Amino acid sequence: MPELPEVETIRRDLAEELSGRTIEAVRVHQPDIVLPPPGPAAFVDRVSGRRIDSLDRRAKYLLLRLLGDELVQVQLRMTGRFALGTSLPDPAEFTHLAAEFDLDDGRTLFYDDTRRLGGFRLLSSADWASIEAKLGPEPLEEGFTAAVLAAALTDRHAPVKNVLLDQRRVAGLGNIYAAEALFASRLDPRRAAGSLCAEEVERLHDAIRATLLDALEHAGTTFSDYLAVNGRSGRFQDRLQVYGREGSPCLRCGEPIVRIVQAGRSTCFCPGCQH
DNA sequence: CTTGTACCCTGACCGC
DNA sequence: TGCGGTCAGGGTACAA
Repeated sequence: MPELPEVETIRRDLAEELSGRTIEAVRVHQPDIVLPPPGPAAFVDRVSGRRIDSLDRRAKYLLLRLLGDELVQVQLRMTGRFALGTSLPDPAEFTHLAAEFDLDDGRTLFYDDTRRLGGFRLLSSADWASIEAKLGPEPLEEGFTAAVLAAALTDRHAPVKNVLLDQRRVAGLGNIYAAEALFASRLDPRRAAGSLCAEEVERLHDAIRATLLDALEHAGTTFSDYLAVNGRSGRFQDRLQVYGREGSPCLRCGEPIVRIVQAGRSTCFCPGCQH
């Protein structure tokens, strides 16, 4: 379940190792993880021999920028994982190998994806620009002010939790950190997004940033599937305040945490102190 | 335009 | 011990 902190952790793990390296060969074992266009065979053909200029992240996408006007967009979705080395470091953790990228330093970048919901896409800069333009602001960048968040929420009748998950409104939040940020700001996830007053938006803004920064410092959350590069676990799961705590007492007021379903996703919150 | 729902996929888990 | 049903959720497609 990689969200912004998990994808950013992976980007940091890989950036120094991959920048400047040439991809000498590509093997795709699970064709459905390559999203067309161009299709798996053409993907292999067009990525082989290319040099990686740099690694970026936008929302939950990892971007391998290639020399020449193209990039590989990676979506990990639920179970995508990377390993880097001359062989798989922990074969027990990589039992659904989906693709391999041989590098010019003798190492291979392994991609494993149990459920194959994730995948790769080769995009031109122009195609990426049109996708990128539809994404909301990056919550950890300077430009993400309380006013920017207010603009994303205003006039929305949908529950604030749903709006936080909408990547067109705010980029990078997923189910775990949306729930955590709402708990930290003491806001009921069922509230209509547009009903938040300025002070509440400010609280939510501060909570989103603080939660994501804290998670990033702890290399993300390993709840069930996520692992950073080479099987490294995150440590933020020990710091979760509400996510996955249904029935347990609220760490702030002692009321039992409840779980509801919003937009087909579970939301954990405390009815005692989130209003 | 907004909002809600189904779907993709596998493995873990639960009740019987 | 096995077996069917449910759930996990990111992103997208599509319907209302």
